[in-house]
Amino acid sequence: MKDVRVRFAPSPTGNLHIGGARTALFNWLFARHNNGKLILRVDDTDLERSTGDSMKAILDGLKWLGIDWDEGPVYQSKRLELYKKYADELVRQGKAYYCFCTKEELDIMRSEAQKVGKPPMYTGKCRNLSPDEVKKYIDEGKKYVVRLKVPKEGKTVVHDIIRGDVEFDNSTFDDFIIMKSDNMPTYNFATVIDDYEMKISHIIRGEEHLSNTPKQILIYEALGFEKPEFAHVSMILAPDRSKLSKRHGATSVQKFRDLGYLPEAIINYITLLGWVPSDGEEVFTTEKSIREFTLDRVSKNPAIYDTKKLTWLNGIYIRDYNIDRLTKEVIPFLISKGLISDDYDYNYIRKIVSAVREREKTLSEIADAMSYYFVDDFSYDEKGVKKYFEKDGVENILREAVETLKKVDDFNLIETENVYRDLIERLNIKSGDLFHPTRLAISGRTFGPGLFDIIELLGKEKTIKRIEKAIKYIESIKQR
RNA sequence: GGCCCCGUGGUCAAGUGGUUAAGACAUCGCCCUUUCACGGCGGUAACAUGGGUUCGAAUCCCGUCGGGGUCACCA
Repeated sequence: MKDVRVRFAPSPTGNLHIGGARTALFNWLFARHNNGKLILRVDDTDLERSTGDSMKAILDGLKWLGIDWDEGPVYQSKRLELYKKYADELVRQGKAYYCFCTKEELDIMRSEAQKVGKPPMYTGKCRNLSPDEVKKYIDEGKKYVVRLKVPKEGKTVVHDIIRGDVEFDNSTFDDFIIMKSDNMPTYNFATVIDDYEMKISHIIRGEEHLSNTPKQILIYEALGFEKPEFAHVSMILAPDRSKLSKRHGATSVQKFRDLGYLPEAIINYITLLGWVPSDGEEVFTTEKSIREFTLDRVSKNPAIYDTKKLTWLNGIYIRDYNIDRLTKEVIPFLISKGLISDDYDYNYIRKIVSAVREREKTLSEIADAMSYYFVDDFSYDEKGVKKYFEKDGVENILREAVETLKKVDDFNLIETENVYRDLIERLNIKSGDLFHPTRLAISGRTFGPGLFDIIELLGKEKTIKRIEKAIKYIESIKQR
């Protein structure tokens, strides 16, 4: 294979959604697998909709995911002379022509075509304008676009690595525009010029471009350029099978980041949407996917993304993550939830993260699960109250517990558990009769880390205070 | 509507003419356990449909249906 050069070419008109991210990812995996290069190109020929903010969001998203590129970003808006040069050349060779039709005229043509039940195609009105007429119109200052002369007959076939050969009848295309009246190239034209100039070997992009591809091939042929390989990756659909959009909740990479997902988990998950390693293992590193990634293994079906599976994967990564890295990721969530301020005790937080992470699936959930370590004033879980606090004699058991704990000097996991076990034996009760109410008293919850982990983390003073507070609470509800 | 792509459980997805049609998530049950998770075990659940071809079809062909894309001076 010749030198592999692929590109990711977003148009900066929104944020990086998971479909775009996966396209970028597949390009990246393909480049890395083949020791090739990934070029980042910015398709910003739509002046109206392109924004710098969007560009920044996309770049940030890629970086955060760990998708790096070897060249670029190259901005199409800075290469306008190039497109003009090629367009002029096509006109000179008679393969393209100026069209002076206005938008209004075109609208009329379209609606008339539809009236008689024909596809709304350009009629080719300006295709055979004489040089004199062209000159006259230009001198009059008439605006014009450049259209490609599309052959009326024959077929154009797209050789697609994922889909095989796809044939299109040339008669279904009209003389489409390659240069707009504001001197900007259209997408199809600029794409071909740039992919050629940048020596792109494989064009890997979303399936929504498949119908564009024959048009681009027509341009390649008019220009006499050698064609690259094509691979159209199926789209990622929203849960209702429609195209991804804002109304579907979390669809952008940024949004998942804010929700507390880890980049590794997202990468793993979106890789899985259309590709699996040969051994079928679904949890894998990027090293492995780079090693094994080939386009012919990419699935043809569109995929509906499933947040539940992403969340499950995220949980796996959270459990595996280096504890310091995880702690650093959790801290911003703790701050934004108002649980800690800037002068936090890192080591203490790390211990708590370590204790709670086992049972949480997102960074945000970890932060929520840590709340009672920082807040004394929490309410008790309602069901827990019914089940444990309203039971006869709990307050007495807890009183005994307080007395026992007070005597512990070395207030650690092992010592506290020992005295608790002794107490259970002495009182002749079941361990649950003591453990459950204690947990509820000191955390407000019925679930969480091991009871003695919590006790040790909380420390003697807080543990005892909270149990005493719970005793008062129990007395108050029993009086009623 | 024309053209194009796609169609295996709720979701992702193995499968390339002969399989008891994998696996994962989700879901349900059981086990583990001081709780919740994790983990383990087990269950429910699929080849859109109708015709061919073939000894034999999820796999090949055609029609139908369904979903999606595209037909812009958007990309």
